[in-house]
Amino acid sequence: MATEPSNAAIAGGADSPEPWSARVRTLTRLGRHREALAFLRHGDPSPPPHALALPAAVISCAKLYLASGVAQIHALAAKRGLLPSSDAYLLSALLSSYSRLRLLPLAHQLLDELPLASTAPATARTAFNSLISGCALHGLPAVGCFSLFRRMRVAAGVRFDAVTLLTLVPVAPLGVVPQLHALAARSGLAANTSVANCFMSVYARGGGADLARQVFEEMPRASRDLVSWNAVISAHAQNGLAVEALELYRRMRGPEGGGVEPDAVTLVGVLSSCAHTGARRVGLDVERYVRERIPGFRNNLPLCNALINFHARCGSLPEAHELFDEMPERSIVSWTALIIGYGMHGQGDVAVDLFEMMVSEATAPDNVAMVGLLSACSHAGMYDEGRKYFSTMERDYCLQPKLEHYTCMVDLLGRAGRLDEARELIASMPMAADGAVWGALLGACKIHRNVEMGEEAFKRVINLEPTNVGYYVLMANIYTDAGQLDGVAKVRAMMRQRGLKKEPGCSYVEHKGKVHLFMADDHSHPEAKRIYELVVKLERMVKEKTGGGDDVAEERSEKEEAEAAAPLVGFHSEKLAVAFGLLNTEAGSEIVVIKNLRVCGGCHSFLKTVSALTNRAFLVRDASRFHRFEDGACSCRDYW
DNA sequence: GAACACTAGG
Repeated sequence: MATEPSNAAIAGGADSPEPWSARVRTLTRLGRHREALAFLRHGDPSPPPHALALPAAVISCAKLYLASGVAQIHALAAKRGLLPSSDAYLLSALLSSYSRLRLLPLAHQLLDELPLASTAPATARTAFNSLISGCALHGLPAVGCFSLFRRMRVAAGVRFDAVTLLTLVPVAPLGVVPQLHALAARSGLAANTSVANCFMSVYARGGGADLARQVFEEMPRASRDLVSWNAVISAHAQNGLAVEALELYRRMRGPEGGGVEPDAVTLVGVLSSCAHTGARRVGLDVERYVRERIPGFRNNLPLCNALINFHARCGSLPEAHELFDEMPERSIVSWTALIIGYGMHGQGDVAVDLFEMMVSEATAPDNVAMVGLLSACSHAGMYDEGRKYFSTMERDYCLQPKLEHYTCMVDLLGRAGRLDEARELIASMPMAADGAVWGALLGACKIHRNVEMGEEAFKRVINLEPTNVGYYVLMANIYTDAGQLDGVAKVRAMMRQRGLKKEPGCSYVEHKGKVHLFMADDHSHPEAKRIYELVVKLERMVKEKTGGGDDVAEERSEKEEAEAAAPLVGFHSEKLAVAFGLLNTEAGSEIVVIKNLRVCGGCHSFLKTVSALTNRAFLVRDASRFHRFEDGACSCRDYW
């Protein structure tokens, strides 16, 4: 009968070189705590004093929540004279075990007995670190950790080390992190790679991507490891700085990375950033890397979810769904990513079906899933379903509607033209509406040309977010559509006065591994001349086909009419990007355009007609959703 | 020692 070597070593035999106390330690390390304790009980009780066995046994007792076992060993060790300070391992095992068992008085008693004058500094340091990390790891109040830290430095005069910081910093209240950082810098420990990495991730969690970045940039290149890159990339990805995250990833892969290979954690951050910016090429490269180089990625939930999210948001819904179907195990995040994806493609019915399927598989929706579902209903004009889910979320799923759900509902009602209902919903909110809620109402007023309510929403929203340019632009457009030029001038003056500039629209197309970026009226592309010629030609063809614009006149605002009358102004970026695509790709292939702002009404009807004229399909991702133009129609059915 | 999904709008 074959015996596994490790078992043989543990079981021990006449020929085993491992003393029994070392075997106890091995069993503890393997998590076989009951066996370890059984071994201790039946082992040779004679001296030497079990230097390895007793600390291991303490840990095994703590893992099994056997407080009496810890106490017994404690007593035994005291009798043998191993405590308080002659066995540093035992001391730290007892301290961390007492904190695990929440027997803090016993831990403090042990620490109080420590004769600091005659204890080696390293032992004292380990003792404090054990108790601090025990308190931190087991969710005991951070205050306790900090008073211990203070006692360690001030009362006991013991120097802290990197381990102290690595346990303390993650549980520190955000406000004191900079102070700890300064302390770390003064003691020279801030240069330690793990310590720097730790500060980066803590800053990131508190929204301080800039601080994490600063730590990273100040690290010498040679001391940056994979974790450093992961921490700084994730810091930006988590805080919505997708462009910066991708730039950091580029640096990591270049000479600056010094050959550090990304792992699953890196790629999760990168994929999330690709999903947000629409960086399809980078994301597809990452996907290939994942499939080739990350063995078992299908069992890595965050990684699979990040891939699903990437495909769903970058125009490959079928790929997203396929990955979802192939997952051995799914989480609420997997469902939510797919629901949001279908919502963005205007397929609210599929999003609702997925949601119901998720619920029927006993996955309870959370706030984020509800946001995804409600916004899917909103984009598909599913007024009744949206209302139903919103009104039952508390009863059916124990979820209290939060600001973001009200935002979705105001958007849903407003988009459907029920502005008064939307306004009433805001008035009925149990909390004060924030900028997003009023902004959604403002957006609805733009769609339905309601100057009066728009003015109210605008007043509210700029009170809450005075520097958010988008709202000024929306209000200006409402006035423009209504022909109230004095209103436009007023808003423009406010913007000027506050130093706000409209963010320019830009679109890009990927072609042969290169990104081709276009701004409105932008002539910097090498093929600009041909592109503009094509746009002008297409505009002429569109005008002919649509009978001089008669049948689209209803959809056009006066501003857009003005643009149509003078086609040489207002070359919106999506027109240029589509023209580039038409010039550079063969018939039959889909042209994918990613845009930072919403498609305007003029470009929307232009692209519909051009899709019919050229017999091509265009997939355009704008600020919040996809439009697929084909055969003269758009997948949004002109509801967006 | 680091990870996935979050509304609206320009």
